[in-house]
Amino acid sequence: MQPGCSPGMRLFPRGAVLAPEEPTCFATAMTEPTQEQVEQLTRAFARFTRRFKVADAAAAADNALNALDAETLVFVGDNPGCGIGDVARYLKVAMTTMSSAIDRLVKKELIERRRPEDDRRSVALKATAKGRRAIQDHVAGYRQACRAMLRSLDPGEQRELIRLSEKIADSET
Amino acid sequence: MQPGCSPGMRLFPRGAVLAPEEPTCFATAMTEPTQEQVEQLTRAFARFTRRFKVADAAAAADNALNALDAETLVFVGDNPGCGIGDVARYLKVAMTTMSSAIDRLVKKELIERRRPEDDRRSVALKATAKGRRAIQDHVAGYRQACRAMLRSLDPGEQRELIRLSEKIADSET
DNA sequence: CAGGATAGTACGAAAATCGTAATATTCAAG
DNA sequence: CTTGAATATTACGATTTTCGTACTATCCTG
Repeated sequence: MQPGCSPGMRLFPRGAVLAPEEPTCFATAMTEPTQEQVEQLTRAFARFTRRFKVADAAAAADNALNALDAETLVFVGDNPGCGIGDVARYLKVAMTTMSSAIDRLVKKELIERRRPEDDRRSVALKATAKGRRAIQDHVAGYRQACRAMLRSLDPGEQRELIRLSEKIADSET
Repeated sequence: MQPGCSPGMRLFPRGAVLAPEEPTCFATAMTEPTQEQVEQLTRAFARFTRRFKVADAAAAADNALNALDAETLVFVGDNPGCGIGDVARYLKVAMTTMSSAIDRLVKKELIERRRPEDDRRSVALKATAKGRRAIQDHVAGYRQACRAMLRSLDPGEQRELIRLSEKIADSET
């Protein structure tokens, strides 16, 4: 996702929801994990998720942004020039809900609306300087959690965790 | 956290919030990760989190449980006999908010209240059979996401990811 | 230009969260 | 035993958030 997405080009087309498919048993090149392995990872990740939430709560206490507004702000920061529909589709909320969220963020001077000349139906969203600072604060919570994770590993394991995380994140499906 | 927590013993005492401490530079046995490593992991985990959210949304569409109610149900399922205050402290919401959430879940017959004889101020919560089924469905979404993660790795990497995840989850701090 | 599609907003209803106050119960002195 | 503080929860009302429907404005296509 490059910054400065051109308006008119849709970031998240309507049908692009990644549907979780059932574990059908067709043979692939990769080895299917065992049920026990899946359970182990599920349990471990539940604790990760909880730790992330703590970071979220701490960040929210600072600038009084609710979860949707914070996620919206981060998305707009990553995708300057995007429209309200783009954010709504990405975060899977109703268009009107996103419109309200944008209202709140504009009122707090964290993002700004602009009418592009080439398509005057849409609005182009952009984080303000104040908004970018707020994003930094918000992301800092996540970064803190990630740092804590890495701290409990020794150097070789740290590198390995990063490598595996990127491999998973970059994999299709 | 053992199942069947005895009432009167508090699961989450008031002061027990794990405060995220600043990255002060005191020397430890473990190697402090570099800023770049932290950033890499943060980026990768942002995508993990998003994938988990998709699973959440899919599960929510089925039985029409909002995020708080779902988390509440899972917690009660893991901690039968717990009280409303326990859940409220764990999920960091106001007592009255949790009371409302419990109301909704009781109305849907997913959990049940009971007045323990030894402390008749409190209520003991427990998931019903229907509730346990709903938990299974909810957890299945998470499991599905974990399975997808493991699928993009080869067998050795799968084992290593599980090992590292457990090491981090089991580490103090 | 007409008709339809697209992007967003206005408005009102429904739902959720939360703070304050009230109720019921337990506990600890005196 | 009684009084008063502490604890666990609920009742109630205010505020905020989400969302569906209807509406406006603009673009596109023939």
